[in-house]
Amino acid sequence: MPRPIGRSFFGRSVHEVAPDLIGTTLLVAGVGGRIVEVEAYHHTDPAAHSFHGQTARNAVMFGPPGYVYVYRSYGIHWCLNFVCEPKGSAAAVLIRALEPQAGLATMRRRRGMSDQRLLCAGPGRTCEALGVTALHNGLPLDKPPFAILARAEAVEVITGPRIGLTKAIDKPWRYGLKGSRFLSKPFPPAG
DNA sequence: TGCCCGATTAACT
DNA sequence: GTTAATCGGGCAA
Repeated sequence: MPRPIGRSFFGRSVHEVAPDLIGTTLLVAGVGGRIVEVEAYHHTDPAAHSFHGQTARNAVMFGPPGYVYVYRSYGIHWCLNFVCEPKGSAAAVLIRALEPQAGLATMRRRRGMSDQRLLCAGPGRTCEALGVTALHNGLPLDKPPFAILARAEAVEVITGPRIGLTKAIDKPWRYGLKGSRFLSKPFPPAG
């Protein structure tokens, strides 16, 4: 059986945690799957919510690592982040896509569609499939309803530019599972 | 106080 | 390729 990941896993550089999360399994109340795509954000990064300082919305990002930061995107969707680095770094990893594995029927019902490839192919889609909302903001990752299980085998991680940004678009801080068909978008060819 | 814009998605043309 | 849906933060006035 895979080993549960503890909160201490997240108390490192966000650029170490992000690739290490690829291939781990994320469950919310038993529903979820293998993480295949994430992005890294840090308070020194102009594209990060924490760049302009602490507010009521992003307060969790300024707290200790290993907690969940949920925010509303474009006034419609929810996006799920894991807080990383020692308290005060205001760094986080955005969960962008999963390979659905557990609770498929529940995810299909929540998403209102059946195509397994599209159930969790994007940050908003992942939150809808897992039932993540603002109610989960600030919860610890190592206690129910959340659970993260270590990889069962080695994976090959690829990097590329982040999606949907207008600032710091040159930073290759998007991480993905090589060859996965569950990515929100393909990674650009190397080179 | 008001205006602009965004770590998105789905349904158009 | 384009656009609507729709909310909170940053910034100007």
